Amino acid sequence: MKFISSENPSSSETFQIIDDGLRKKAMVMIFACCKANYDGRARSRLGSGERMIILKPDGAFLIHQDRKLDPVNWQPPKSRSKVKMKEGIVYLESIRRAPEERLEVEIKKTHLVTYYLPEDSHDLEVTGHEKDMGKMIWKNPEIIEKGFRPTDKEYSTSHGFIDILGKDKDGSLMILELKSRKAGNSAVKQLRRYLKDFEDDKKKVRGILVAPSITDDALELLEEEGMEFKSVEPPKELNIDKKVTLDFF
Amino acid sequence: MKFISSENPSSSETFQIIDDGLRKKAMVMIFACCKANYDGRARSRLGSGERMIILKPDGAFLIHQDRKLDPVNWQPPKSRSKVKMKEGIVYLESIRRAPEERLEVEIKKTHLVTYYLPEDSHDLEVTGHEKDMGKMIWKNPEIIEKGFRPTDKEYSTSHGFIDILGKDKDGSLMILELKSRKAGNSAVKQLRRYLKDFEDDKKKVRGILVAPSITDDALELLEEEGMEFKSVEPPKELNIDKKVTLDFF
DNA sequence: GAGTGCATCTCGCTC
DNA sequence: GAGCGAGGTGCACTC
Repeated sequence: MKFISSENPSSSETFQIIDDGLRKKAMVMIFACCKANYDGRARSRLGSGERMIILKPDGAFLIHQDRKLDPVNWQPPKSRSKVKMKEGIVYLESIRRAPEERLEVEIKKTHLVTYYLPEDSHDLEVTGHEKDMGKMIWKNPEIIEKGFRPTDKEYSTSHGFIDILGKDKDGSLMILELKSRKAGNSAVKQLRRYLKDFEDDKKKVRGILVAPSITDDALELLEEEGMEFKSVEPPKELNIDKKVTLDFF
Repeated sequence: MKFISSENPSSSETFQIIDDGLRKKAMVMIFACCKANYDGRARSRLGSGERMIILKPDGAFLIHQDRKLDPVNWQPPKSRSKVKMKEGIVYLESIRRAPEERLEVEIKKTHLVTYYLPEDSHDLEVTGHEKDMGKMIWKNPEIIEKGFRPTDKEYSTSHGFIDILGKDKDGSLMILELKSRKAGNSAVKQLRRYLKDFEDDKKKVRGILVAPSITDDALELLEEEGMEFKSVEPPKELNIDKKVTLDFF
């Protein structure tokens, strides 16, 4: 059987099904009225209310309210989930080591409890982040400007890693800072810090912020500092070949 | 009726229940074998597999695999969710404006579909952040050292906001940078930047990094630069009074 | 295991 | 609505 589910179960039924699900390393989902306490990196208290609780086979633990994208309380993968029953009340407990964190949930009333053994081998393929931009520019440097020749990726300086380092047609050093989304003041400051490491150079050093767009404030600051902005959209090509290959295996 | 649920529903049943749930602004949950495409700030493709899909009344949309804390695909609150049926296949679609983003899910087989109208008025109370530290230090400056007198919070400089500004017993200016968790190199550099804004001062200016702990690298850099580290745990006092007050209303 | 930096970050706050 | 910074950020990657 692929899954078990029970509507309006008693406490002991709730306990049984959750316990069973945890043992079988299933996805467990509970609609219930509950309270939650968390203590670890921070501390939190959540009063009574109806929520969705999810326990994943990898140890992840999520409590979702009816709003927001993020869970209201959670534990990361590799946490240890347990279900307990004390005096007729079901408790969930999740403990993490390093850092020591503890989440405890008191279930006051279960509306629906279910578990399910999913088969899911596919991972997500994404594109459109900074790394894709870097690869694209490395392969087609003229995207930045004619004559641009990149020389280094992830070039290490005392202020951090420069995304792409290279030279323009006149041989001037170019420092590229890439952002996959609208760049703000912080990106300009970051670029400015990299430039500091080269301010002793006799030759002109150009700082170029590469992003799909830039805030007005940031553009102003950038130009004040004599740096440049180049608008580049991050590439969004999903690797079809890889997909096909994966599908074959 | 508080909730509806159906095991191994047909396509049309699946459609009906989801449609009903969306109309009633319920929490909808589906265990199903599905594929997903996302296009917006980035682009992604997710091949077939069994997942948990959640649609919240505020427009949030989540697809959870059996691993990780984060959803594999999602849409934020205020997105518009729709369910469609084309040639016997159920599709979910979520569209967001500004930025334009679109998530489409093809449901190949539904194992369990359910919706539920939750009552949940309680918000989470958390403590242990930077802000709590700031308040604590403002009230008890001697936590930092005897004779410390804070003068400004969120003091604006050209490099950003200084968490706390004050003077020590000798009248020297003190710049405090707070971190609620282990401080790294970036925190030290941040503090160093603030100090730059005061380097013209005739009097000595002290930079103090306040955090529960600090990385070895960061401590070394900090001391090289003549700055100081003060170990302070963020306070974790939940406001009981507030809780009681809330419970009364 | 710790440290660093990106993210479809999300979320709350300020302007 | 845009911009900015914190977060129990998570997560992958490097060392």
